[in-house]
Amino acid sequence: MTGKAHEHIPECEAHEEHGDLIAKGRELLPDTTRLYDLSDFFKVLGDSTRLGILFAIDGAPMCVCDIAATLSMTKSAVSHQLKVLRQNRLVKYRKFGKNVFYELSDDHVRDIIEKALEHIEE
Amino acid sequence: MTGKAHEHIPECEAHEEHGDLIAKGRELLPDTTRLYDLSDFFKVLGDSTRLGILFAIDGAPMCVCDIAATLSMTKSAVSHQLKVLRQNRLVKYRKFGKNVFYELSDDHVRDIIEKALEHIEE
DNA sequence: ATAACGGTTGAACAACTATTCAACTATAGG
DNA sequence: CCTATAGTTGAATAGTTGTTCAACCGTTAT
Repeated sequence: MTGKAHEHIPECEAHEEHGDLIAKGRELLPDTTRLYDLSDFFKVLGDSTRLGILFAIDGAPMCVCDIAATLSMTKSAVSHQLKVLRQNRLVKYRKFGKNVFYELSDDHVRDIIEKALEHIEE
Repeated sequence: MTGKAHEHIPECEAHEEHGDLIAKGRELLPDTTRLYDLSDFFKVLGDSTRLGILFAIDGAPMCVCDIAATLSMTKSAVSHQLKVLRQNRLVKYRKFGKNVFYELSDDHVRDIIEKALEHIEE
């Protein structure tokens, strides 16, 4: 978390001369599994359709049909993306008769999206 | 930001009966451009190599060669991903002689990644 | 100059991903 | 029972993306 400015010109040649820098960099890396989990999480959010779904159901639970209408997409396309969101625990659902209502499963996600939005708007 | 539980069973048929729900959902949607910007931002973070780079240079600026060594990847592969990070303003760089040193350009991003990590670890 | 190293780049290829289409399940109503 | 609607699913297709490979540029040192 330092991020301090650097002063002088290290050499790169052969890497033996500053293996400690590399060792330090490696320490900062999360273990492989966690790194993949993290990138998978961002991957799920990295699709405008899925984000659209999350925004749409933010106010109140919605059925697939209405989500599709809201986003002007086919039910099938929406259902496929809902599956991804389900598998990654970003939404939960309840059945009422013929309808399936989806809603956000977590406030955490809302926070992250909002922080990212702030970042986008500079 | 409400996310309240819902009580009764609305009908979906023809959508005219609850066009207001759809209208409401549409209001929550950011405009298309912003939605795409947001998903693009998450897309950049949705790759373990790029995340690895960000973690590696979190402590101190690093040259391409050392980032590559840290991640056990080729310079080329790293450079390609650095380009993506550059284009999306997630890193900035300075040249010193033959070396190019990359560092995080923004604390905002650190926060988002950290929040996401918390979320991952439940 | 020329060689060596750090870094970038474009093309090519493989792997992945999102939407469409058609078939299917399940629930509700006549 | 039969039909219509809500939703899911698998296969197919088109588009995107990440790594490799080879060639290239710039700087440093001999």
